[in-house]
Amino acid sequence: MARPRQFDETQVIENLMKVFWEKGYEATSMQDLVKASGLLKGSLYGAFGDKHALYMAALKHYDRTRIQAGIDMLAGEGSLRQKISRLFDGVIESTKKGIFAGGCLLCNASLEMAAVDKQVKAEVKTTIRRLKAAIMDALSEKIDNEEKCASLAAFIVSAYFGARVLAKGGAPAAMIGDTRDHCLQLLP
Amino acid sequence: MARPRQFDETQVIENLMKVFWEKGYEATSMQDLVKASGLLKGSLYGAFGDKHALYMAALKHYDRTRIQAGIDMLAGEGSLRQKISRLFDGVIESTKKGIFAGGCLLCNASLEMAAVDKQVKAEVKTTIRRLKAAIMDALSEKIDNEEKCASLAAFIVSAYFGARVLAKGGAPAAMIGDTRDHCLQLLP
DNA sequence: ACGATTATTGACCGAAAGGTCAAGAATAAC
DNA sequence: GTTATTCTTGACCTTTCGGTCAATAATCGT
Repeated sequence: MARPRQFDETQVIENLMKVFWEKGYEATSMQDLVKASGLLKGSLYGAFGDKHALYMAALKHYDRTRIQAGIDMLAGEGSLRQKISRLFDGVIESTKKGIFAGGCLLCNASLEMAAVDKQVKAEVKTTIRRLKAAIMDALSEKIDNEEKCASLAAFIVSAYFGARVLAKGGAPAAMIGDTRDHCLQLLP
Repeated sequence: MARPRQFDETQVIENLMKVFWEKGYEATSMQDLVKASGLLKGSLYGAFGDKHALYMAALKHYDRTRIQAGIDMLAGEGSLRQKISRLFDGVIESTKKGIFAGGCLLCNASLEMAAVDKQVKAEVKTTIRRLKAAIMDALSEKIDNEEKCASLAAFIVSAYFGARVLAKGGAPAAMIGDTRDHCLQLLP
């Protein structure tokens, strides 16, 4: 064929994603992405496309890694309460560390981009659906009625996203703990 | 003294706010603000300061108007359930209209700016506190224990913010209805 | 009416934005 | 080794960004 890529695509996307995650789409410049990737502009464009395409790739990578990790956790070991609790404990921990300021890329994308960008909106929608479905699966262990599963799962996603907003807004960790505890109250 | 302003400051801020509300901070250009205000750049800078100062003014205006309207509603007529329900119904309606795509400026600011901008973070924090306090007041009608009031209010704020994220992410209105219904379940 | 003060105006600025491209470098197939 | 193909490189492009400023206009106190 021809000259092969001199970089690991997945690793580059991982690095790019972190920039978008921390700064958002608009606040991220191509310079930031060049720096984070270690590549030059031409290579980035050649390999992935323009800034928007990079963002979409980052969103998809987030789904495949971070969201998937949550889904795996929900399908893994532990009681239902433990699983839901872990969801929120992750938020609390991330605020206490205070180092990485990204929050949740899915929430960020939803608020910054979904309303004005159909592609982002579609991606966000499917990821939310995936997350909700995973919560439903976990709930179905204790709830027979499928409708009840669905509505409770919707509620938990909502409370979880709200916790991410609160966390980034500087609310005290106790507020997120309160949110978690009231969610747990609604579990069977 | 000297030449008076030829515009209504409050009206101008209201118009500026709507732009930030819909597009976010970074995606809004000074040109957008010039157009929305009807003023010229020099006048904007002279009257309010730079772009960041305009954003802060917009956030404060949002607090004084939209958030205050919510607080007034919570302190007004109706049962506790009705009040909390109205909070979410507002979100559902705004998604159904589908015209104004701003969502909630407070949430937007929290996710886009609070993590990287101390002034925004401080403003967001106090507004969240105000909203939470108003919910606590409404709850205190039915709950004696102050701690329980506080933690339940924190939870409701969280679920409410989550609903705003879902709404902007294109989730079906039913998911927000589900969120509301489960919140109401936790009311005494 | 006049001066002091402030508001408005629009041209202007350097920097940075996103994006392109021609030339050179590296590889696989033959 | 040659060639066809692809990747890399960095200079370069236009446009737009946030912001400034000197000149002009309008008002108030006296």
